[in-house]
This record gives sequence, structure tokens and C-alpha cells, in this order.
Amino acid sequence: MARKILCVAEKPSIAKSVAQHLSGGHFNTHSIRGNTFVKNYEFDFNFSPPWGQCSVTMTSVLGHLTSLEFTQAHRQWNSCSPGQLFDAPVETEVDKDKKAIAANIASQAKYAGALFIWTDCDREGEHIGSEVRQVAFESNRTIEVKRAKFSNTERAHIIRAAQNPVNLDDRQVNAVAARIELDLRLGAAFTRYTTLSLRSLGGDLADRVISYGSCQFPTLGFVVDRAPKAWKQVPQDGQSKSHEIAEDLYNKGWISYPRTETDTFDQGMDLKKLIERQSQDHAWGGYAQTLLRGGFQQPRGGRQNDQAHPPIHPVNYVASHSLADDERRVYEFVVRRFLACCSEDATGESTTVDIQYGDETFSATGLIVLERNYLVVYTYEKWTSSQPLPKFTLNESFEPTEANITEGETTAPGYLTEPELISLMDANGIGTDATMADHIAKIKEREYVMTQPRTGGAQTNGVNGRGNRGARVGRGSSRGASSAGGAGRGGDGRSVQQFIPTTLGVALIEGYDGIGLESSLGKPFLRKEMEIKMKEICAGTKSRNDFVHETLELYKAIFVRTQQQVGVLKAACRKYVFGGQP
DNA sequence: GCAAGGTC
Repeated sequence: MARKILCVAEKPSIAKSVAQHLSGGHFNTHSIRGNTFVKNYEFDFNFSPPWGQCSVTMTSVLGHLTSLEFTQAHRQWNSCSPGQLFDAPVETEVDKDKKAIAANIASQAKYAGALFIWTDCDREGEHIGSEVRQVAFESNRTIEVKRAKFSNTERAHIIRAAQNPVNLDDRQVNAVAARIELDLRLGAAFTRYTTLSLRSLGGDLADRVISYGSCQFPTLGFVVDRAPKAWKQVPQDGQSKSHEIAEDLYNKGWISYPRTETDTFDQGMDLKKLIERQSQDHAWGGYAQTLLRGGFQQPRGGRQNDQAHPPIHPVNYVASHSLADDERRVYEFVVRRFLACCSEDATGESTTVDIQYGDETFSATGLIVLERNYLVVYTYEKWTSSQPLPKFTLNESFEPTEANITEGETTAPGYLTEPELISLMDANGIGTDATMADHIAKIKEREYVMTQPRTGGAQTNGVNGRGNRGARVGRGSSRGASSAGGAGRGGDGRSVQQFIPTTLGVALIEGYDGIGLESSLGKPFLRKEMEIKMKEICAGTKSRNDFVHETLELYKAIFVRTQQQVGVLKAACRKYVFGGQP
């Protein structure tokens, strides 16, 4: 008798494309009760031994199924002192809006011999897998649990993943479980404490939530740190908002998942097949053909590899006329970059000339390209930016035909722009690609920062001190974060958003900096430390319990110090928020 | 009324 196998992906789009590949396109689709996004796909598939030919239900969750919460006794803000939240009991429960999805998994698991987890191959995906496993166990204690390991939705790759299942990695599950617990305890304790303490100052602080989070606070810190230097506005070219477009192209199946943690292609990937699909294009197809006819080079590996996502690459061919303008530009960039990666290096000859002219030394560099190779297809990079230099011999003297002095001055950097903020967060391990925009939206919603489009031209902001007299916390200046997920977006889509801290934002960072902690909550180091320790858990060199325990002890000490020095925090608020001091 | 992390 055919056995039944339940497969669960992290999102509906993956469930569908896996179902398509495994079934060869022959599957039945069923809606589930209580959720319009999740579908069950049913088909047969011949798994590797011991399973063999099985009837399969392929379904999905929608990200995490569960949340960690304090038990009822500690949910009210006045139920305990905030410091007790470091040790208060917590419980995991299925999110209200995920109950139907959990019920679907439980009922499908009941008569299945095995559960195959198809969540994304990253830490969070591993934890989501463990949430699915828990729900399945509750209706079927003997179900066998396996995990399919895949990093893209190419047909052959998916079939290989189905036939070579591994086990869930409980180290990664534990690392994420620890993060969840710490973020909850630290966030709630410091948020309640800061909110309630500053409320006593009255006025504008009487009725607002002043939240702390291990990501939102360092994000605010970056904005405040750059503000005093904001003397002049520096003109800058516009940037398109491109990540969203890339995500769109991914969802439509044209390119791989747009993440950048990895710069090494797996040896097993069939790169030539991907190149072949591009050979029909009228712009770069000819180049793709030259690679297939012998120009192909296996890309050099970089040093980053998250073992989850391959470097961004085109998956399927799409003709440019089928794409919108923005999409076409992003797709073309991804394709050209990929083809360049599979090409020979370019070669060139560079010449450097040092010239002694009176007391001054001048230097010039020139370059001649000998073999263009990848430069042919990667049109974004030119080796022609430097001047062609005439031929000189060593110690030669010559008479210059012209000698000019041009005037210029060094300009101070302006307020932090959105791309700068994102790269600071990235470099310091604050948030993930998927959540960075949320953290930025959060500090806008809390009115810690405001955004303004950076226009060209020479506007001057306050030169002294904090540089922003206009940005009060008051309601009038509020812009909120109502543009969904809209971290600094808006405007006409071309201008760059810059971040201006409000007086409240400045007060919080200055206040916490002034408390005299070894490492301020407004700096990224504590979060970075958490990230390092999570990696240690994944590597097996640290236990979840040790990590949670030592991090809680560290933050308890910071909490006690904050209580002792709360006067410093209040003084900063009086100075900036009420005094209106920049 | 608190966080950060998934996803729609």
C-alpha cells in the first residue's frame, strides 16, 4: 500500500513550485479551511528507499507558526515590576491568525508515515521546521520527521532534495529559540521600564510608548551618531528602491532568491544550463554562446557562504519586452553579472607616472585593456575611466603645455541616507535582509527619527550641536510609518531619503550613552555579540542554556545600572525634548 | 501598550 508523506514548506509559493517539480505538473489543489493563502497539493512521488512510491500532500505555513509570550500573569504592564520580566515564565503559543494552518498540518499528519520539512535553509527556517514538527507530533507521536535541503527551486535540485532528506538541525533550532527568548525578555523589560520612568516627566512623554529593542536601538544610534556632522547637504545620485524589484523577479521565477550572504556557487550547480537559457537573448545571447563554446570559467569562490542561498543568478529566461522598465534593468543586471562571473578575467597594463614640478609631486595612472573578456558583457564596469597616458621614460624631463590650480573643498557628510543606514545595519549584524526595513519603520513610528528626501543644492542645517532645531517630537512633526514596510521610501522614487533624529531620539541615545555602561544600548556591539554567540550554538561550541543565562545576567546588570542612573536619562529628555535644545 | 523573526 502506498504510504502517505506530508511535506510542509515555509510559504505557499515554495509549496507550489516543489509540487510542480515533484509531480511533473500533475497534482490536485485543495483549499484549506480558514486560510486563503495556504493550499494543499496532492500527487504521487517515488521517494528513495525506504519510502518508495508515496501519496504526497504538499502544503505550507506562512513563516513562523508560533510566538513566545509571557504567561497571563505577567502580560499586564502593572502586573509586575519590569525587572521581573528577565525571569518571568513564558509560553509558546500558536499565533491567533495561524490556528487554521496548524490545524491543517495536524490533520494531514495524522495518517502520514513521514513529515518532510521544506522550509528555507537558514536558521529561522530550521526553527520554523521545528514548529511544524511540534504541531505534527501532537496529532501523530510516531511520525518520522525528515528535512529536505534545498537552496533554489530548480527542478533537478528539488528532486535531489526530495531523495536525499536529512535531519532537522537542532543546534540551529536552539540558537533561534534563544534569540526569541532574549528578544522578548529584554525588549519587554526595557520598554516597560523606559516608558514608565519617562512618563513621570509629563508633557509629551506622558502618553507614548518608548520602546527598546536589540535592533531598533542601534538603528536609532546610527542615525543620531551622524546627525551632528550634518552641515551641508551633499548632492547624490538617485537610487532605485531595487531589492523589491528583485524580490518580485524571484517570486515570478526569473531569478534566484535575492540575498547576498553568499558569494560562492556550489560545485554541483549546473551553471552551463543557466547560461544556455540566456543564449536566445538578442543583447547578451551571443556572449552567452561564446561562453558555451569554450569561454566558460568556473567562478572563483568568495569567502561568504551561508549554505542557504546561492549567489543571485538568473533561473529562467524572460524576454525584455515582457518586463516593466525597472524589472528589465534589474533582470539585465543580474544576468550580466552572472555571465561575467562565468567569464575569464580581463587583463590590462597600467602605468603610473610620478612628476616633480617645483616643490610639488603629482601622480597619474593610466590603463590599457589588453583582453576585455568579462568586460564585454559586464557593461557597468569600464576600465577606461583613467586617462590614456603618453609614453614616458624614467627620469625624463618635459615641459608642460598647461598648469592650472583649481579650487575645491572637502564637504562634511550629510545626514545618514537610507542606503548608508542599511549598510551600517548589515555590517554590524543588526536585523536580517527581511527585517531591516521593519526596524527603520519602527523608529519612525516611535517618532525617534523623521525622514526627508535629500534634494540636491546647498541647504544648510543647524551647524552647531545636534543640527536639527526643527525636528521636535510633537505631533505636528509626526510622519509615522504608515507607508507599509516603508523604511524611508516615498518621494518620487528617485530621491534618497535621509534620516533626521527627533529631539526624543537624540535624548534616548545621549541618555543611555551617559549612563556609563561599558557598552551602551545605543551601540551595535551588544547585538553583534548575540549574533556571534548564536553562530557558536550552531557550531556546537556553546549551549543554548549558557547563552541565555549569561546574556540575561549581562542585561540584568545593565538594567540595574539604568535604574540607578535614570536621572541621566531624564536629564537628557529635559534638555532635548522639553528644552528644545539641538 | 513591550521585541525580532518569518510571510500575505
